[in-house]
Amino acid sequence: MIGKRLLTETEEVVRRDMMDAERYRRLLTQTGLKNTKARILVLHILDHASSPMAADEIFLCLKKIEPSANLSTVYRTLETLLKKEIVLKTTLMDDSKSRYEFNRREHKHHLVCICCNHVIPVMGCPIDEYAKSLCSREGFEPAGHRLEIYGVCGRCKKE
Amino acid sequence: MIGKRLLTETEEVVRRDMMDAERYRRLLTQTGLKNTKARILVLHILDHASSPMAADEIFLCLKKIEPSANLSTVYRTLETLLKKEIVLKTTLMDDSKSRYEFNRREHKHHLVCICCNHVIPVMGCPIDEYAKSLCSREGFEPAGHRLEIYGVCGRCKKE
DNA sequence: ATTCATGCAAATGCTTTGCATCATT
DNA sequence: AATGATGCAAAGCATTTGCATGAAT
Repeated sequence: MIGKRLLTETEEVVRRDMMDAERYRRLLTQTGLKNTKARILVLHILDHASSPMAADEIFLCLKKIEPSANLSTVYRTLETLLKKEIVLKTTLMDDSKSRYEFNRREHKHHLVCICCNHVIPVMGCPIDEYAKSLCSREGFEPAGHRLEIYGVCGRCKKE
Repeated sequence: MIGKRLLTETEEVVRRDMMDAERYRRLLTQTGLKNTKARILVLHILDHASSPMAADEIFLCLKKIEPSANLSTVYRTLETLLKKEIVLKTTLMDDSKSRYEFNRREHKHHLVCICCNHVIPVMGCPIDEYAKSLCSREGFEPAGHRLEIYGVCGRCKKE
């Protein structure tokens, strides 16, 4: 009986993926979006990515699971999820493509390696107060800000 | 005798433009670049712009003075000036085109209106220390940062 | 005279769109 | 059944490139 023994590693992964899929389904339904294979898989990919991904990277990843998938679907899916604020879109300096990440609804910034383009999300924010006071000084209604810090990562420094 | 009377406003503008042109010539020569009409005019346009300009905007502006001018020349000029750090390149959020500005060699950031896209350069920087300590914590060699603050400007608030 | 910049046209890369078909509600 | 999502192909926009010509050193 499965209930009586420990799960194998593979079974555990499958179980987690199924729970994830359930979460994405709920998320989509709650937002008033249809549950489609493409959307669930894109959400899964972004949710498990360690840094923001470009549309073509997401597409490549998606194609491994769903070979009939299409790049325009990826773009359309991302736009839909963006409008619902389920994902976030960023454009890094000197990068012609936009990158997307799962919106974990935490205020954060990015530390970007200018050599390998690896992105490390950074929690916490040193400038909320500053942004507010600057806006009021200039007669702006504050709406947000973007901070990216650029440098050379440890691995690239060695090379 | 011109030396004896005050200059008219038009004469004054012409005089200033000629002095500007001289400055741009020196700048180009000092950097080891050839002095061409296109470069001098692009520099003039950017130097007098109140906010960062997109390539096509620069081109439009240039075409009024030099109707034979070409968009690829604008792009090539901007790339050349960028490599010599005479101009700076920015990509604002939700904007598919890059924008260029004269490099006044002052560290600054941008306050951007999310309605009309107007950009106000802001002097001073609240995060230099933060960036350094973050980099050292993550094993990065700091190289710079980018801070943009978004809001709705006074004029757009009224509408 | 040499080196480099330009105009033009064509190509590229990322992203968007029209349309017929298919899946989800 | 109705609404909305997908695949495919084609178009769109910003940017880059090849090449012959022309201008700056």
